[in-house]
Amino acid sequence: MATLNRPGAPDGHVCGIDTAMEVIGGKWKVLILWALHERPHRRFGELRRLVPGITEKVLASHLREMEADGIVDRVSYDEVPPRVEYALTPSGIRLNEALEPLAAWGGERREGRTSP
Amino acid sequence: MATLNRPGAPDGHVCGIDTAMEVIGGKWKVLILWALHERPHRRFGELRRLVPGITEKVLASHLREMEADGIVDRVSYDEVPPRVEYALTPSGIRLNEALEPLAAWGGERREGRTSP
DNA sequence: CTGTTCGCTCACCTCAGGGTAACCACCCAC
DNA sequence: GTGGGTGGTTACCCTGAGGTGAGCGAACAG
Repeated sequence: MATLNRPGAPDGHVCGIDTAMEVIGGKWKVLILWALHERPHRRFGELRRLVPGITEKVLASHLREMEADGIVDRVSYDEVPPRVEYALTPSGIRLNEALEPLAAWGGERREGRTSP
Repeated sequence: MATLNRPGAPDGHVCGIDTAMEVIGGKWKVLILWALHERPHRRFGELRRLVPGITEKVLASHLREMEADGIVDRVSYDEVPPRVEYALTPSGIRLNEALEPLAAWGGERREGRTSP
C-alpha cells in the first residue's frame, strides 16, 4: 500500500487519501458530516443553525455535492411548509468513522503540546 | 465528544476535526505527508519528484507551513550544493496514522460501489 | 565559458470556491 | 395585509490559494 509514486493511476489520484480529500474538501463538509453523525435526519434549517457561519447557498450546494458523492441521503416530504431531511448513507457513516482518529488528533493538539 | 454546537469555542473551532483540516488543508499536504511516511529524511528535489504536479513554490510554502504546524522537521546542512532534509515529527507521524482509515475509505470507494 | 545541480525566493496572474443579497412559492398567525 | 417560517435559486462579487516563469549563488563537469 501507500504507493505514492504512481503517476499512471487512471483517475489522476495517487492514493486513497486524495480521493477522500476531494469528498470532504468543502469548507464546511466535515462539520455537516459531524452534525449528521450526532443525530440522523437533520432538517435544512437545523443544519444551518448547527453550523455557525455557513450561508444558505453554500449549505445547499455542499449538501448536493455530498448527495452526489453518495454520502448523504436527501428525503423530501411533499408538505407545506416544505420539509426535507438529510441523513448519512452507510458510506457516509463509514466516512465519519474514518474521520474519528483525525478528530482525536486535532483535539489532542488543541489542548496544547504539553502532552505528547 | 463531538459537541458540534459550540459557538463559544475560543479559537473559533467547533470540534477537533476542523483543527486537523486546517493543518492538512493544503492541496498537496497529505501527499507530502505520505511521501515522508514511506521514508523519512526526504530531500526537497526528491519530494518534488515524488509529488507529481506540484511546483517548487508551492512545495516550499507547504513545507514551511507544515514546519510551523510542528508536523515536519527541516534540517539544513550547510553544504554546497545545498542539502535540506525533511522528516516527520512525532506529531506528524501520529497525524499520518490518523489519516490511514481515511485512506482506506478512499481506496474502497475507488474500487467501485459494488461492495458496501 | 557554458551548463547543470540544488533549494529556494520574488513578482505577477488566474480562477474557482465561497460570500452577499435579493427573490420565489406556499401557508399560517397576527 | 403583513410578517414570519419553510427550503431553496439566481446573479453578481471578491479573496486567497495556487500556478507561471524568472532569477540567484556557489561549485563542479564538460
